[in-house]
Amino acid sequence: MNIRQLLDHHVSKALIAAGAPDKTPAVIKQSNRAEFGDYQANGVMGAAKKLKINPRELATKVLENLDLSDIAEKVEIAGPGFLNIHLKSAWLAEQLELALNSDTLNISPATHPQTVVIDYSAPNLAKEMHVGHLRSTIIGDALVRVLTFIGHKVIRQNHVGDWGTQFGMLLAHMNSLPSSGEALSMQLSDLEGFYRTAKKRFDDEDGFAETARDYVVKLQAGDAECHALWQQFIDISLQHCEDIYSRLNVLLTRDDVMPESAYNHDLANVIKDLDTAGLLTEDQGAQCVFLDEFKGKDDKILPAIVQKSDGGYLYATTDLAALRYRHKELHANRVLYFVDARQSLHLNQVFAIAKAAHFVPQEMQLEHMAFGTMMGKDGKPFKTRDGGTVKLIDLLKEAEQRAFDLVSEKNPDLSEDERKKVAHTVGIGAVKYADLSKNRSSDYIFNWDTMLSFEGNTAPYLQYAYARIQSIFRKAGKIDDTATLHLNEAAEKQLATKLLQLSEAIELVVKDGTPNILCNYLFELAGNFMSFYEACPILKADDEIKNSRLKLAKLTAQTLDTGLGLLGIETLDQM
RNA sequence: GCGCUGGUAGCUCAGUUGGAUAGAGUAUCUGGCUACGAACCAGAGGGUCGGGGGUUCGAAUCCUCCCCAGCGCGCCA
Repeated sequence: MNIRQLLDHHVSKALIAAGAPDKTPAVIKQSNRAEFGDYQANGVMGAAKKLKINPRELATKVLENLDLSDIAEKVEIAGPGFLNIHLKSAWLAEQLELALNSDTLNISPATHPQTVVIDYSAPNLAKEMHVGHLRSTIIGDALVRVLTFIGHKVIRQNHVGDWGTQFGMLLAHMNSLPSSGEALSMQLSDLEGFYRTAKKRFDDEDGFAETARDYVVKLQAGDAECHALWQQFIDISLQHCEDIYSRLNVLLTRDDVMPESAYNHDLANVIKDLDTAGLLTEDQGAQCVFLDEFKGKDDKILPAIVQKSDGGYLYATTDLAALRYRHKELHANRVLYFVDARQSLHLNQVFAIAKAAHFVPQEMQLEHMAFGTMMGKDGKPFKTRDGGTVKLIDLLKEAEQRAFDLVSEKNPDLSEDERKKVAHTVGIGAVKYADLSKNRSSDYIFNWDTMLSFEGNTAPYLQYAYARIQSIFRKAGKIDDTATLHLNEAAEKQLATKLLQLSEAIELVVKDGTPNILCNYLFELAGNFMSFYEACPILKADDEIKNSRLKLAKLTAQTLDTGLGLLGIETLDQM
């Protein structure tokens, strides 16, 4: 059940019955002030303008054709032609009962289930994951959960970077070390340091660069020994990623890994097929695709290079092969790319080429869910003091440590094991929420303290609301599920209405790939609960009211747990 | 030069096909724990929505010009 959609349906029908043309939008919104009701319909004014009639007269006609008597206690015309809809408490209570008795909180599944491929995380295996990988990993994972929840078939794709010239350097360094097996594994436990050392040798050491290039050639030629070395490196590096995913409570596993190298065999075909489609142009020795839509104002067309003059392929080629695979093998209707905004031109070129070459059908939805670059406090691209990046693992450890210190202070009675568990859940939740709650497609500023804050609009605030409810239940004993819901107090009605709006938040997240909408919803829900908690005593109320309020609390807990779950954030009974 | 993204309170950010008095968090100030958990609640102050012009009953939102910032624009990914 989705209140906005329900009202939209009724008001649209009434608009048409009142003389508005077909498909006139009702423009239903949640009212931002209590005096304007719970919802408002703003479509009358737009329709009146088109019909060139007085909006208030049209509003009157719409009201004559609008029967919301089951849902609303009153519908008023206000201002230049707003329709203010005040929902009926009894109807809200009925809907709450339906949600309480449903495994999915009575949220309607998608009317047209799709197969959706989600391309996210995609670290470069040559190095360790750093804080810049957080957005793609966390936001992509939230979309996986939300789309799955409403009934889409979701296929995760971790397009990791496991190929390219830098691996020659790493393998050359790796093979020159005396150790192997477990000892080597130890060396690679600091992948970042390993990379830096190899890079330094590549830059400084005589002959090393040549050795590195030899390794690239051998690797690409399929040399068995070299391939085994490479495989060993990749396995260790992937294990690093999996440790992070597990700690972050991210769904990605090794089964979701579809590395760049998996498309190697198809790259020559991509070029051949582009040629057959008549899209290939040789320019300065390189194979390019020129599409009119990527023309600058000076009429110079921007090329997309798909094969270098030396015959080598580029990431555009790989992305085209991947896109074709996602259509032919995975049968995707929609593909979401959670990728840095800097790759916007590149991805749009790839999408356009794939469609022009008929690698994928025209109606396939290809969407770049872009996000900005991480900046330091000075507004410049983020770097540590020594010019490196902050390792993701270090951020997570710091988050858990700070959470541990806090829980030890707030709740010293918990055992150390319990405090560690709480610290993990709260610390990771805070980090994830800090990133999920921002919609910015622009750059964002990395800040330890805001990232690790436990107050205000943060995951711990939501987890705290949940833990408070669990505490009430521990004291309340058994709940009478047959009790009637009463929504007498303003705080009760406000909480009730908010509880029924999760579906509207999900609707927007699914459409735009913006989990911050869900964060915002959950923050408002928790806030409404906190106000209700202060204004309406639960355990001290008379039985009838007590049971009613316990049911409200129960549904709040379920909604918080479900909503946070969709963000990949866990709840706790105590914290 | 061209293009993409952004500019909203001291700071970090919301703002749903244009709607009513632009909202949160944080910081500052005031009040609230012998209380169902104070990681909280109630309240106060804080705004030329980068600037000009335009479209209309109505613009942070749409159009246009300008300023500022980040990024991208042929053989890295």
